[in-house]
Amino acid sequence: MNDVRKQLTHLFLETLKAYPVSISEAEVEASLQVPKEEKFGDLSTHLILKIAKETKRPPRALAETFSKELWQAIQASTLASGLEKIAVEGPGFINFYYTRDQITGVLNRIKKERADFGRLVPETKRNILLEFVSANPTGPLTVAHGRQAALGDALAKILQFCGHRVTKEYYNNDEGVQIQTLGKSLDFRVEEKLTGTSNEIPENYYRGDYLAAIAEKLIAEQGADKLRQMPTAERLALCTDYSKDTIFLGIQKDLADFSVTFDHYYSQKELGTSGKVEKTLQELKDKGVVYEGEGAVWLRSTDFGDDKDRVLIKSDKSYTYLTPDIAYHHEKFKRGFDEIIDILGPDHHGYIARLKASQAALGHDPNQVRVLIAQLVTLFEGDKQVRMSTRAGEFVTLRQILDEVGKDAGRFFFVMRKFDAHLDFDLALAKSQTPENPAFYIQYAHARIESIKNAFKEKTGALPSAFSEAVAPPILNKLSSAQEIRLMQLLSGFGEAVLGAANTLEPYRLVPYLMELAAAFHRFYAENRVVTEDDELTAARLVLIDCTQLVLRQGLGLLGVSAPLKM
RNA sequence: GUCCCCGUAGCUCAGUUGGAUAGAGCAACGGUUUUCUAAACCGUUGGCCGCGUGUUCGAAUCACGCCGGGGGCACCA
Repeated sequence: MNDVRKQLTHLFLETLKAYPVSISEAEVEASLQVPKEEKFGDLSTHLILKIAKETKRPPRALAETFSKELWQAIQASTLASGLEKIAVEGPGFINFYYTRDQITGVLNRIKKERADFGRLVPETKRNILLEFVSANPTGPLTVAHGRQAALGDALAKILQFCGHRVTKEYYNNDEGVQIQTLGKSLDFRVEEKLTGTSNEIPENYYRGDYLAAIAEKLIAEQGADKLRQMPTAERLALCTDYSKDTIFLGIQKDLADFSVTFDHYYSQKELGTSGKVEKTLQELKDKGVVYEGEGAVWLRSTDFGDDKDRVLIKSDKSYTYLTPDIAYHHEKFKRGFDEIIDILGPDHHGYIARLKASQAALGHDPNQVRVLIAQLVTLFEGDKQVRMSTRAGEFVTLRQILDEVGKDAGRFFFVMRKFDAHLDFDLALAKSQTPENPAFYIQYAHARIESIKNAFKEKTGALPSAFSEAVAPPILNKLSSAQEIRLMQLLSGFGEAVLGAANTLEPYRLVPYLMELAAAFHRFYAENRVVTEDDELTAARLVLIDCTQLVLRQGLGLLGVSAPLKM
């Protein structure tokens, strides 16, 4: 349908030449949209309303005249077979109605292109580094990380589908104050277990129960006596490495079970030892954007849009969190990426300006740095909010979500809302295998299609020959019910739905599309029997549902949700 | 105080580069199954699109000002 829009744009501009208006090709093309309501045709434009004023003519009358001229141009073009009619409706909208062949044409394209169907190649292919999760290895992943993981992985799939190159990266904060604290926290627990005492956990120590489990594991591996005799400093160092490594392995396991994979894990520690942090600092100094004051070293980030200058080196000579992160992002640019996307938690809101400013200070284009803030997740069990407090060391982990609601519903729920809006996650709903659960609703449509195909195979031994042809057969004109037409119209819109998600970096945009497609299928199913005595109609309908199944599977796949054959 | 996000049906939310009568799902009520999965479908009820002013032929959408909710504003990470 995309080329219909292109051709129509061309004819529109040609016809418009006789009018005293100037309007760009892009504007015309953008105005040609699939109307919200089916009754307004397959494609619609409100452009006449826009230009009516310029031509000093009443919009409706102008639209009438113009559409007649346009129709003549269409009749003389290759579009003639694709368009049934055009009509002026409302205050001056021009609506285009496709012919049956044009509408069923989508099935041909799906059969031909299969997994490539809907891939709209963008004007510029970007080389994108997508950093997400990047949780400190100081505790298990929480629901907040789960949302970021689901978002990041889905976004990567969507961008890749649209032809961009995406590298998924996890920045591991494997050194620094919080790692030191983690080591001390584990050492404290080990001490407790070795001596059998139970003391108040010091302020600022990590206090989650997972540390007690790690302490037990360490003691079991090393032996209690050996740990008792170990010099204090040595044992602390052991605890630090052990806790960090154990937790990080746990994080990777959680992610793997959530079907979230990374191309690279980037170690902050290695960044530090590589000398790149110092080199970046020197670059900043050379550019004259660094100064000393109050015993610290500052970045003049206010020159680059930040609302205050930022400390790079504290008065105790250690770096702030920002400093290695500047070097890290500098590296991303040097590695050749032309777009850098970070998905961060809501507590990093104030961080965006200084990160962008730092990259601008290094001479990079700050607009190439996109920071997406994934807002908070509030867990509900039905109406009841599930309370959590990180300070007390209690939080709901991603592992719990995986165990309770499973991967598919978990991933679907995490991405079903725009990332910058708060997410209410109803555990009871996600767990439920009922129609209220949108994930199941869509998956069910997919499974239902499979069972129809199986029913046919059982009855006749194999799918009809017309079905297995690469290009759908001419009998598609048998598809004429309102539900069938609607289904095909929606299938045509798949590419645009994905592109919309890619352009806005919002995976959730696929959700309403898939809901609508699933609903259209269920409606079709209720009104039209697929396997009938009419062999041609049966074959045509089998092609239709097979194409629907493929698009459902593709769409769910882009969200990281599986498409079961049986439910 | 300041910056960002949110405010649409009883609930959860779509719809926002301005367009046609503001849409779904859930909840409530009523109906549909001899036949491919009723985890489904159909129907009914339900709206000062937070409030106000402005811009416009046209505003849920844009601008400004309020009100309400959440979050960010470290020599923490």
